[in-house]
Amino acid sequence: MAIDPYSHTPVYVQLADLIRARIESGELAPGASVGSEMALSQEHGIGRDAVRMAIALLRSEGLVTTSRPMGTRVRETPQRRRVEIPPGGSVIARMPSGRERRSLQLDEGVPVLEVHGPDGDVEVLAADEVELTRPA
Amino acid sequence: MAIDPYSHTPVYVQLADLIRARIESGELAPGASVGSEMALSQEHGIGRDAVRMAIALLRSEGLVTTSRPMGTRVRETPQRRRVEIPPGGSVIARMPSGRERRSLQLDEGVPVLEVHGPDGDVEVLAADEVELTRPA
DNA sequence: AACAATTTGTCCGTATGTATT
DNA sequence: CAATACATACGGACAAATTGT
Repeated sequence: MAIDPYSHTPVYVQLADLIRARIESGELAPGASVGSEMALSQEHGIGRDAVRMAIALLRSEGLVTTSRPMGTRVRETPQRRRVEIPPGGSVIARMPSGRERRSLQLDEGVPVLEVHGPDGDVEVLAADEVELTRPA
Repeated sequence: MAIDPYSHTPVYVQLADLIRARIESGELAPGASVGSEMALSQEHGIGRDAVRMAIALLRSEGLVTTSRPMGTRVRETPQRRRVEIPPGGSVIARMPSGRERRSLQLDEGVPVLEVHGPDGDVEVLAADEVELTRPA
């Protein structure tokens, strides 16, 4: 299970796949460190750039967060609370713009929900905190 | 309207903001090229790293896609079709895993919707193609 | 089919700043 | 205060992929 520099899939995608698998299997639990850039670079025999792009990719998927100087850790995802879609309303999911993300203080890789009420009112919610429901 | 290397906001964020504004204003229409890394680097007098980080950010927001050797272009977002949430069902929005993204042929920065029916059936949809609705 | 041009992917080196331990 | 590790930023260089000719 090593990284193949001759593969057609970019090295940074391979590394991201590798780490993602470790997270999804539970081998890397929430809060666990995925290792420093230097360590990952040396362990896998790849360059800094590739490591940074792999981590950026995982960040953009909301799987990890990185801080200084603790490095990159598996993100702890919040519990989802139930939100009922209003009758006659609609919802779209999308990525927040830069300004939105900063003003809502969202981690990278967290989509938002635009909840439209029947009267034209709009609410923007962090998508990873919400489970949309419709009663039977 | 130039990039200020002395600003507190990072150069790459400034460039991303700049390009994002051009996309949102329609100056850069879907399908249009945002320019090669080299070109952007020279035009704005910044390093290629900064350009790459800016573009990676926009990719993670689902605003652009990049390929070789065509460079980075404004993403064409599909029309949203209406999908009704089943009575007694629920929906969560999240980022797709790498495998999911590839199998669904999703661009970076596109969330998915997990639509759960009342009988435990699950459907995964590209979030940017869908508008969830609940009848009044 | 073969080739050239373009552009990103990836590597390396260096440097400074900043936040946390 | 020192050490650590990342964030940001610049530079150069070659490899690889895909387009178009």
